[in-house]
Formats: sequence, C-alpha cells, structure tokens
Amino acid sequence: MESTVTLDKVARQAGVSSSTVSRIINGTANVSAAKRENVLRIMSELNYHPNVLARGLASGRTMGVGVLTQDISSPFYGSTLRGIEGALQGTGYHPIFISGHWHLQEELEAIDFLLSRQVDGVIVLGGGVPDERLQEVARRLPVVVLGRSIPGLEDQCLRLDNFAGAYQATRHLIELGHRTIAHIAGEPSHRDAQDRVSGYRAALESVGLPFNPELVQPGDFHEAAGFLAATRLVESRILFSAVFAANDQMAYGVRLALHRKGLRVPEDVSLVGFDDLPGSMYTTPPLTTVQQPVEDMGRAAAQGMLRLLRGERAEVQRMDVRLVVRESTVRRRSS
Amino acid sequence: MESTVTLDKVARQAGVSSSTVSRIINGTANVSAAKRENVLRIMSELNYHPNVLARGLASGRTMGVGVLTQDISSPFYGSTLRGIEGALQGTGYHPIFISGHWHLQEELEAIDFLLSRQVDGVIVLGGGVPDERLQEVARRLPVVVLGRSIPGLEDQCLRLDNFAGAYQATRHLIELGHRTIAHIAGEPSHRDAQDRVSGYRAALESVGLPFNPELVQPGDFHEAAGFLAATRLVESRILFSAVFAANDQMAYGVRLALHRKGLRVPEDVSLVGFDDLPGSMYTTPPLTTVQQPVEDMGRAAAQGMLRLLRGERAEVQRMDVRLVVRESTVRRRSS
DNA sequence: TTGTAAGCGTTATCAT
DNA sequence: ATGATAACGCTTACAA
Repeated sequence: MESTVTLDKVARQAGVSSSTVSRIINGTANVSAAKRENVLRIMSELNYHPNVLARGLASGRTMGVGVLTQDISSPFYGSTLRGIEGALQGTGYHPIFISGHWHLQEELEAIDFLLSRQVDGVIVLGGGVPDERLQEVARRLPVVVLGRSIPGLEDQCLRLDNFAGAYQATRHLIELGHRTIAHIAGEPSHRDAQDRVSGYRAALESVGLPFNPELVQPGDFHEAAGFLAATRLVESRILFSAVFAANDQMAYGVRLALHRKGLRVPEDVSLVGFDDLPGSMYTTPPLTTVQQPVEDMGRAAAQGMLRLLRGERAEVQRMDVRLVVRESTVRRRSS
Repeated sequence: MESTVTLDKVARQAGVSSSTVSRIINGTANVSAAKRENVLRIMSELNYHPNVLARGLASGRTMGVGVLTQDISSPFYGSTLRGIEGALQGTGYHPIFISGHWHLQEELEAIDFLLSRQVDGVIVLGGGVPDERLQEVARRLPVVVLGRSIPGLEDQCLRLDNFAGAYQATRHLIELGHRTIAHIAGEPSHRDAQDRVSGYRAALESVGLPFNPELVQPGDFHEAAGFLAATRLVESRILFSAVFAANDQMAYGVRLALHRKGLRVPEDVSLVGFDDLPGSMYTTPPLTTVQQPVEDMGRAAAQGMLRLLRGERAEVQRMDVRLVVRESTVRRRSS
C-alpha cells in the first residue's frame, strides 16, 4: 500500500503554505504565477489527488448529486441516468446512483444514504417516497423530481404528459380504422399507468366509441404481464383488432403471445407501445410507440439541479411526448 | 434549511461524551445498557444520521465500493450492476457507480474519481484501462476485475469462457444440420469478440467444415451493425442457412434485416445470439443464445470484493456459460 | 499575495 | 466503562 499524498506534503515540497496550495486548486484567490506553476508541477509529480471527503467536510460541499432510481438495470431509466450523467459531465458535479427497487423502505433508506453521504442535491426518479418526505428533503437541499408532481415543489418537478401520449396512441389506432382496441394497463398503483388508461379512454370517447372494460387487461409493466394479458384476451374470444400496451416491455410480451396464437402483427392485430425503448426500433416488426424523451428528461433534470445549486430556480419544463409510427400498426382490413 | 444533527449534539443531549456515542454506534466497546438505551432513543428522536464524510476521514474507511462500468444504461452490464448491488446489500458497503463509456480517458478519470472519493475497493467491468494502472490501483486497495485477466491479479479476475460459448453455439447449429453458418463478429478490439470468433472457427474445424472468411462479417456489438451485416450477407448472395451473432443486440439487428428481406427465422435461417439479454426471451421467435450468468457474475465479483475487504483472498471463480435453446434455431430443411 | 489557525464531524488513543 | 484530546485532510476567515 503506497502512502497517500496530502495537500500538506505538496505544500511542504513547494515551500508554501497549505492554504496557498488550496487556493491554487480552487482558484479561490490570486496566487503569483511563479508559485502556481511550481505547485502545479509538484502536484502532478507527486500524483496528488485531493481527498474529497476532507474537502467536503471542510467546505460543506461534496460536488455529488444523489440520484435515486428504481432499478439500475431498467431499460427505461437507463437512458435517463445517462442523460443526467451527460449533463453533469464537466460541471464538477458527479452523480451518485442508488436504487430503490420500487420498494418504499429501500427508497427511504436510499435517501438517508444519500443525505448521510452529504450530497449537494438529490434527483428522484419516480418511486413512492411520500410527498412529505421529499418536501422535507427539499428544505435541506436542492431536489428535482422526475415523473411526479410534488405540491409546493412544482417548479422542480419534471412530468410527462402520459394522458396525451395514450390519447395519441389510441387516436392513431382509431384513425387506422380500428374499433375494438384492447389496452394492457400498467402497474395499477402507478400514476403513469392510470393516466394512460384515462388517455386511452378519452380517445375512445372522443369519437363516440364505447369503453369496454373487458378490453382492458391488468398488467404491471413487465413482458410476462403483456404475454399473459394477450393470451387471456385471445382465449376469451373477445374480438379486437388492435392493442395499446401501457409500455413497450408489455408490448413485447403481447407480440410474442400473438405470435404463439398464430396472429400476425400488424396484418391481424396492430400493436402500439409506450416508451420507445432502445430495442423497439429493432423488434419485428419495429414497434409503433409513444416516445418519451427519456435521455432529454435526464438532461433537463440535471440542468435544473445545476440551476438550483447555483441558487437559481430550477424551472424544469414539462416535456412533450410524441407518437413514433413504425410498422406494428396498419390500417384495419375491411372484413 | 434545517440545522444538521451532529454526534456531539446527541452526546450533549444524552449527557455523555461523544466517544461514548461513537462507541454505541459502532459497537466498538462495552457501554452500560442504560446509557446505550438512552443514547439510542435520543438519536432517533433527533433523527440523527452520521456524517459519512467525517467518518471516512477519521476512520479511513468509507464503506463505499467503486464500480467502474462502461455504460450505466447498457442492457448487458445492467444485470451485473444489479448483482453487485444485491451482494453488497446488508453488508454495510455500498456501490458507487461510474461509467467510462468505452473511452480510455474517461475510464482513467473515473478511477481517479473513485480513488479521490476514498472508496474502500474498486470493481472494474471490462474496459480498456491498462493492466499496469490496475495493478497500481490494486497495490493501494482491493480490486476485482470482470471480463479481463490481469497478470499478477488472476485471483481477483472473473472471466467468462467466450471461446466455449461460441463453440457451443456453433456446434448446436452444426448438429442441426447447418453447413453454411455466418458469423457477425463483435467489436474487433474486444478480447471477447476475438474469442468468440475463435470458438466459432474451432467448432467448424472440429467437424471438418471449412472456415469461409466471406461468411464472417464485421460488427461492433450494436443492433445496427447486425442489421447491416445481415443485409450485406443477403445481398452478396452468399448462401447461408444459419447465423451466429456475437451478441444478442446484433442478433436483433440480424433478425430485422432478414425479416425485411423476406427470410423467416427459423424456417429459412436459424439464428443464435450471445448474452441472453432480458429481452431475448420475448423476441419473436424467442432467441436461442449463449447465456452469460451476468447477475451471478456481479454477485461473485462483489463477494470476492467483500473477501478482500476482510483481508482474505478474493478467490473468484471462472464462470460457466451455457447455451439456451429457444425457437430461433431449427433443423436445417433438407433442400 | 501569503501564512496562521480554527474548524468540519468523526474515530481512536490515551488516561482515568 | 467512560471521557479528554489528538488526529483525519482540507477550507476559510483573519492577519500580516
């Protein structure tokens, strides 16, 4: 184990005080060019790297931004994390990721973890942490929330118009002549899932189509649920010519179930998803879906955070959703 | 902003010294039951959370394990990260993720970042950091490396038998009667990609089949490359009845390209991937692929790390790969 | 412009 | 069993 190089050692080597070295590192005051040069040289000679802990302890700022996500391996949140990462890049701030696994207790602990790590701000991606807790945290440090709207923190919350997305998706199917459109719903406790059902329903009603509860199957945002739901639908002999799945992962499941039942997409059944996961461009056929600007959302959240850290307002904007028409939807065959 | 509760405040409130409180927190010495009770109560009343920075500075241990990954949003590494997370759960240690984006400079900076954050150990997932640098780091603190083998650190490196996986995949196709098997290779600079080509070639030669360079198309592990490669293959009119793609993502691209060209999988062309991504079970048809125990690998790496942190040897084992036969491969039609 | 010295919130080493 | 007190490595008034 090599001994660690401290700022003091650098100072001694350079024949200056540690404050001077600190000033040079932080650019916090004027230092004569000669000394700066010299110190800089010695720093790199000794391969000095400041101890972030000591720095954080002394200054009260750690340059860390905590990011509470639900699943580090989720294809959906992945791009958002990447967006956050990208926006923070080069700002001196670094993201610190931690997952809550859709589990309240874990989420709460994750927040405590971040706080005890003295992060300078927290970005929360969805999840179920009570509004009150987030409000509390927001009183202590900058907070930006994605996918939820917290009373009193509206300015720091970035939401997506799930209703509009679902509405567009369903309208698209209607405009292709579909009249019996099934919906595979998402995890019932999720606000997003509820909004998508509402959007679906509103679209039907906007053209006077009946809302048939039998056509709405419960799901949970995972492939298996889509598979099961579509299987049930086919086996129950309810007629439908199109399916709107509340997310792409379930759409994949639906796709496979239809395939197993000998139904072709899009010839026999049109299929729309929601999210536009990276893989949806490469399914067979490529999936028509509602695109969420997930990476942009991450970027926007991080930029809002940077603004808060600068003492400005977050001013994160509501992000728009858009339907990407690919090949899984087609005009209904006149039968 | 609420004021922070320090250990000192707790001590004062409880009428004991801060050392006593520290001892209670760390269970590092005997404290009378009465005092412990009381202090514990006050701690929760005041909602006290130890400052990890101060603790790390004083003790030299931060309970953080740095994890250098390449892409936080990669479907492949995702499960590994999750495995690491899971294995660390409840041990007091926490992972700190950082991405190198397959970019040497970034990777080196990421390592410096982790070191300056005083992590207690580092887990490296693949990437291109020079062996020497990793050896250097390993002299300072526990290091576990996934997907590479570093001279002198063999005991702390977890590798996968890519050769064997590719060999199995190719043999599987051969046993189904295929004689003209194309291979879409991975990123040429990756050791894994090279090993997979070797495995493919060895399998062919093991049954006396010729290795035809025309059947090997370059790729880079991404969907688009698979798409392009398969398109080239079909358009070049080289005959082939099966494709072994160096990873699942490229297999997806191949699948779509074949679809576009009117070739059915598996009726016209059998297809095998490598990785068994979460989505491969739900492609149409579900993909035959070489399963990597990615989550287990993460877990194993983390467990090795925990052993190192305890002062024991890492003793990470070589992990085995296995072919998962699904529906994208089928006996060759006797034509 | 530069140095001195007092923290920052813990842990760890002594005493007692 | 408990309490002073000195680190830990850095930042930041305050002086000079």
